[in-house]
Amino acid sequence: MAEKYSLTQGALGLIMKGGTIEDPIMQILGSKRISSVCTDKERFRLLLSDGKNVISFAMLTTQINNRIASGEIVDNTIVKVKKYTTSLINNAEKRNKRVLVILEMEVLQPGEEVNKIGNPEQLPENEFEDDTNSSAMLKYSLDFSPFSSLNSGTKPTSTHLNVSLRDEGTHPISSLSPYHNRWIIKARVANKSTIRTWSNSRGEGQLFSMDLVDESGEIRCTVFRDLVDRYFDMIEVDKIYYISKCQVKVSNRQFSNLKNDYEMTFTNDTIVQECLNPDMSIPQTKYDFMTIEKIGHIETGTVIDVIGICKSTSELLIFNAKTTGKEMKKREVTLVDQSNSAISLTLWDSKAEKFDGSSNPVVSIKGAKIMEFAGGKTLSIFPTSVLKINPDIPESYRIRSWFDNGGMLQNVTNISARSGIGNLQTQWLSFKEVVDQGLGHSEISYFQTKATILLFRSENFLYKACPVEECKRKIIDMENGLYHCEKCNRNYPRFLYRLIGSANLGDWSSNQWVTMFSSETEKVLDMTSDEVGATAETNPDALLSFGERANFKQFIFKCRAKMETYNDETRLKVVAMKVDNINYKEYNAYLVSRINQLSGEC
DNA sequence: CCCCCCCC
Repeated sequence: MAEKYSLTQGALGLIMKGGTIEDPIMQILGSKRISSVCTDKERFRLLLSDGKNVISFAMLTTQINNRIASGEIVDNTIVKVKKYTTSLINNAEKRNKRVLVILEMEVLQPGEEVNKIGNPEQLPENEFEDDTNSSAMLKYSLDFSPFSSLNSGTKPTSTHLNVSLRDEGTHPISSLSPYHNRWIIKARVANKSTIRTWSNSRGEGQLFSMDLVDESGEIRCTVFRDLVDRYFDMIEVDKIYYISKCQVKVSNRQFSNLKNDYEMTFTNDTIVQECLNPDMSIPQTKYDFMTIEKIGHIETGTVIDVIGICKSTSELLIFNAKTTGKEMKKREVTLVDQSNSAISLTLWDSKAEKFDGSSNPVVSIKGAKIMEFAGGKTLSIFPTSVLKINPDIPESYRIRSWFDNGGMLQNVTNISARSGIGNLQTQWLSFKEVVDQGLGHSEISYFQTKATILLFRSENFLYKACPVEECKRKIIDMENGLYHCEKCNRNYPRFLYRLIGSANLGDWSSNQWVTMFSSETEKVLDMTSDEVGATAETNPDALLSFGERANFKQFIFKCRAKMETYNDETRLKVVAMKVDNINYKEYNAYLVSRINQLSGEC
C-alpha cells in the first residue's frame, strides 16, 4: 500500500490563483456524480488533493466522464493532470467561484494500491475568490474594458485588445451551461453555414449557424434574423474569436452532430471580437469517427462523423422527383474503410456535380446522417455537415496507407446493400403463413422458405437495361446507336442485358408468384444475362423454352413481401431477393428444431 | 426562432 509518486504540493494553491504548473501530480480522494436538471448528461465533481491542500471544486470535462463511470478511477487514485483549465461560475450562493476543470489526465497508480496521502487541508476560500488577480481581470474585461463598450446596437469592430489579459479570463467551451452567463470563450469557427431562410407557422426569418471549437470541446452557435446582417460577413471560418454573452440552451440532440449537450444563440448583447494572435492549440475540427462496420449497427437517423476512401462513384444522375416533379441531381459515392465495409454516401446538386472520385480520395464528413433504404444503410449530408477531400489529419494518412497497401483489393461488406435479408435471423414462413399473417400490409417484411419452381415464365424475362449501376431501368433503343434511359433522362452509347424473372413457387403449404432480379434469375437459369442476351440475338425463339431450365428446381428463397396497389387492385407482391442452393445440413437442423418445438420439447 | 437532405 505504498505510493510510488509524490504529489505536487502547493499546485492547487497556484492553479486556483490563476497560475499554471505543468503536469501536476494529484490524488483523487473522492468523486460525486452531479446530475443535471436540464439534460440526462451527468457530470463528476472531484475531491482533489495535492498533498498540501484539497479542493472540492474540481470537475471532469464531460468528454472524459467515462474514466470514472467505467470504474477506472476509484478513490485514492494518483493521477497526472495533463490538461486543465479554471473557470468562474456564478450561482445563488457563491459569486464568481473558481472551479478546476480537468480536460485530460493519466492514472499513475490505481487507488486500490494506495491510501490517502498526507493530511491535506481545505484550500482557503479567499485563495480563489473574486479579488484575486486573474478573476479581477475577467471582471474588468467584461464590465469596463473596451470589449463591453461594444454593446447592443453598436457595430462590432476588430479592436485588438490585450490578449494576455483576455486569455486569463477565458472559459473552456465544455464549462458553458445555461446556469451562468458571465463567461468569455476563445474559440475557432470550425464551420459556418450559408444564410438560410425559413417560413413556418411560427413566423419567418433568416439564420446561419457555426460550429465553435476550443481545446475543451465544441458547441453549435446560431445567429437569427437581423443579427445575421450584423455578423455573417464579419465571422470567417477558421478564425479565432472571443465571444461572450450568448444565450446557452439545451441542444436538441436529434439535430446536432456536436459533442455538447448545449448550444448557443447570439443575442443583442452578444460580444464578438477577433483574436488576432494565432493560437495553434485550438483545434480546427473535432472528429469522432465511426467505422463503417459500426454504422451498420447504429440506429437510422443518427448523426455521426465518418472517414473513408472513395472506392467508386456513380455517374451524375439527373431525374425528376416523383412527388414534386422537381429536377434532382445526385451522385452515389461508395466509401470503404479498414473495417472492410462499404457504405453509399448520397451527394446532391452542386456537391454531386463537383465530386470527382477518380483518384480514390479520402473523404471525411463531420455530421453525416445515417439513412436507410430497402434494408441497407446509406449516408446523407446536411448543408451544415463538413465534407473534406483528403483532409490533413492523421486518420486520413492512416486510411490512405491501408488502401494503398492492400485495402483496395479487400472484399468488403456493403452495408448499403438493399436487402435487409441474408442474415441468419430471416424468419422461416410458409407461403400460406405469409398470407394468413397479412405480411407486408403495414410494412415491408422479409421471410424465407424452401420451395420448388413450378412454372418459370418464359416471356419477357430479358431486357436491355440502363448501364448505370444504380439505375438498371429498361432503356429505349433509339435505333441510332444510342439508348435512352427515361429515369436518368439521358442517352447512353451502350446498354446492359439484364434479367427479370417471374415464377410460380410452391412450398408445402401453398404457392405464390414471385419476381426476382437479374443475379437471382441467373442462378435459377444457370446462365449469365450476357449469355441469355446472346441467345436472344442469334435464336430468339429458343428463349421460349428457357422455363424448362428452371422448372422443378428447388432452392431456399429469401423473400421480401409488401402489399402493392396497381390499377385499384391491392395485392401481395413478393420478390425473391436471394435464391440459395439448399444447404441440407442447415435446413435439416431447422426442421429438427421445428419438430422439437411442435412436440413440446426444447 | 432552425431542425430540411430529397430519388430508388
